[in-house]
Amino acid sequence: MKLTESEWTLMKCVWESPAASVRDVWERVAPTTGWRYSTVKTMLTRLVQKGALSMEKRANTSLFRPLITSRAARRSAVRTLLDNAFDGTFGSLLQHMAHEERLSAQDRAKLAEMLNELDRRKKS
Amino acid sequence: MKLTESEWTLMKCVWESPAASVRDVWERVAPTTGWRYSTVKTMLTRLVQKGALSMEKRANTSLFRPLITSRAARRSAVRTLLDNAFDGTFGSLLQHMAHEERLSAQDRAKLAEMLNELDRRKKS
DNA sequence: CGTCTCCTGCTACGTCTGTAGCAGAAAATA
DNA sequence: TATTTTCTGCTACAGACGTAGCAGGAGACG
Repeated sequence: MKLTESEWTLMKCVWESPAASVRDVWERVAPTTGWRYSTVKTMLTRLVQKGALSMEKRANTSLFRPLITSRAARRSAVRTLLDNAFDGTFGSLLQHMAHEERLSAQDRAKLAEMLNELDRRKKS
Repeated sequence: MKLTESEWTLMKCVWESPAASVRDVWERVAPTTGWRYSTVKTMLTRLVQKGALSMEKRANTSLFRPLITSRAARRSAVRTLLDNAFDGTFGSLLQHMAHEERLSAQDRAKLAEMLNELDRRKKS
């Protein structure tokens, strides 16, 4: 299940409060996104079509519930990143992170250690 | 600089052999993607418009060169993943990886150690 | 019961992406 | 030089995505 940036925003809401109405979600995302009610509505509907959410009518209001877990979605996102931007392996992502300046020297050392271990295992 | 899946495929080619012609790239990606020559051409042109590649005419043939490094592109991709699927921090990505079944027990232990360290630093 | 709200279903439309074809210029080749 | 090959520039078009409006039905409230 691949999600777009906007879809992640909505899914996060629904994961936090399962059985959310359009209004629930809208009230939470509008302040930061500026999206209109109908925009949120459309996107939620598309997420239903996509199989990421279920929609159930309660009286005249639809309630949305997640059909996929955030873990599964995350796993898929990491997988995609690995395939697109790296060589498909965790190792190369770790490699990259080890070179990120944003990490402290200690973090880098830890990552380097992990990488060595992966290397050893791969070679044997 | 955000790249789509197809764009990553092409960029990888150009990074490996800077100053590539459409044909060079096409010959390398066609076997796995099945894309036509003109498809590759169009996408390379779009990457130029996007600022990811430069295009220089040599005789009647255009040569493409990367304007962004693969490291920068990767950094950006990781950043995007972090922002979309996690809470924007490396820590939560590491957290996720620590729970991935695909990692060995040793890997998990290492990651857990890293996470503890990050926690400690954050709290102090 | 009439009116005001709110919700849904449907429609719209510009942009980006994937995927490509075609015509004409330039180069290679016979 | 005549012909074949190869490039480029331009155009196309369907599907996904971002963003939203509108009309009409269902509840809420006076």
